[in-house]
Amino acid sequence: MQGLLNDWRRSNYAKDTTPEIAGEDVTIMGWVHEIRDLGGIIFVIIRDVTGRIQITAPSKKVDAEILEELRAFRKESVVAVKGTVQEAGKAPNGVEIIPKEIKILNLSNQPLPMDPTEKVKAEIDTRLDSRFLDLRKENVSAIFKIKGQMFHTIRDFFYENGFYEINTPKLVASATEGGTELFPITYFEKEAFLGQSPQLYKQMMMGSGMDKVFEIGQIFRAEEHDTLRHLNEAVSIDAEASFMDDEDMMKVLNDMLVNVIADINENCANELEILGHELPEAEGDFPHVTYDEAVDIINSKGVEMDWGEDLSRAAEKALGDTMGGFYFLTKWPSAIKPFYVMPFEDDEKYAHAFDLMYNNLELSSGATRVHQYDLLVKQIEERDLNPDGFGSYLKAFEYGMPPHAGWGVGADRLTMVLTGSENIRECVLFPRDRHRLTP
RNA sequence: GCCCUGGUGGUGUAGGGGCUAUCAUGCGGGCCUGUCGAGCCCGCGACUCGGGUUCAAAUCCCGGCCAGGGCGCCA
Repeated sequence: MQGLLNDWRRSNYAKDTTPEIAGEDVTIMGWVHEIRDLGGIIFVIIRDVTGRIQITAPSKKVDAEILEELRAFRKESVVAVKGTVQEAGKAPNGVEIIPKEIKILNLSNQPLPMDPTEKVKAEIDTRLDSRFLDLRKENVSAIFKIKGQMFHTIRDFFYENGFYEINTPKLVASATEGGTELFPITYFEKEAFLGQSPQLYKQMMMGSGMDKVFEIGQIFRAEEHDTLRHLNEAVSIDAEASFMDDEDMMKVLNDMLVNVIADINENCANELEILGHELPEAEGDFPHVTYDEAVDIINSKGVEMDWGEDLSRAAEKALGDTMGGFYFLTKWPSAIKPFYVMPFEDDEKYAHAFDLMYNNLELSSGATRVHQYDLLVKQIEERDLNPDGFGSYLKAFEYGMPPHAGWGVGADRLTMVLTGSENIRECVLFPRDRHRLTP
């Protein structure tokens, strides 16, 4: 059978094959990026996860059999090459490999559905249809290497600060929370829905005594939105902590993002360079602006907005132009916030709620939560929801629920900021939007 | 869901009632010993779908589907 590894194993990645090891024999494995057959000499560029390396086969130095095998290569096939490293000033990273033995591990079909070398650009729709090929481009995989570092730092940060990682159900019974549309599914003989948020579950966890929890997981929203910053399946980074309020949790979020920015600068310099992206400044405390101040700013920019309204797209842009960078938008009107958000004690038309913005993009929403059963029921009723639909949630508030606060961050939107992407689809491997359900 | 724009080889495009439908890249074949956007020669490959107008539709009209941009929706 062709294409098996047998006793072949990769000895070096492309980036580890440097002039310092000239003279050594190595085994390279990867994809055929380019083939340049000049007749008497053949150049093949092999690409792996770390970069590219050149195979050089001069007809005077290598067997005719090797030349034949190289000519059988097709672009994007998976191959393994054993050969000797040779210093070569003219080659891509200062070295080339003179091949001694070759294996084709899997031949690629032709023509390719898109061009991974990007000589001819492809549209995002074409790219997503062949996402595995698209990801072979270093400026695409760089986004996901940065996103991975982001999750790594966030997990480290939570663990170091005493948060327990939890998993809550994504199959839920209730469609009574109001707000966003849910995806209905069939759950045996019952109707069920895909979870829009872990909100109610992480609050119930506050009644468990575990104090501080976080979850990184998928959320589903059945809205027919069609924008560069909405998807129907997204990843949410959710945190909830007992004996803390909105101010405390803004501090947690602020510190977390400072860590994320620092770690990506430190560990993803190469990816940032590939993307030509500079991370935003993030040190110390982000500015805070109240909702009342924001309304004034927005109106002063000539964008009409009444007190009590949510921000329109134009309002977000006007505010983003003035504020710039990361900033917290605080002290929202209670009426446009969900039932579980704590009103101010002295003026209940305001809520202990905040959004974290980056320019005109909303990254996070958070709040001090209502922990008193009676107030919670009252707020549910005020929003024309039925408390009966919240039975198992409300039960947790009857037997010792501590004061608590929390937030949720859109992980894919945060990735847009960290990678300089204009389209959220760029930041999700296999995005789910209004029209796309495959791959 | 609304508004605007568009849909032409595998990919990215030009054209815009009648000529063999343009170009690049790609793919196949040939030449070529230092390529690195290799070069040169030959060849292959396309008008989103349905209906209408017309002697004639890729082109004009209507509708569907899909895409791009903007907005709305998004506790």
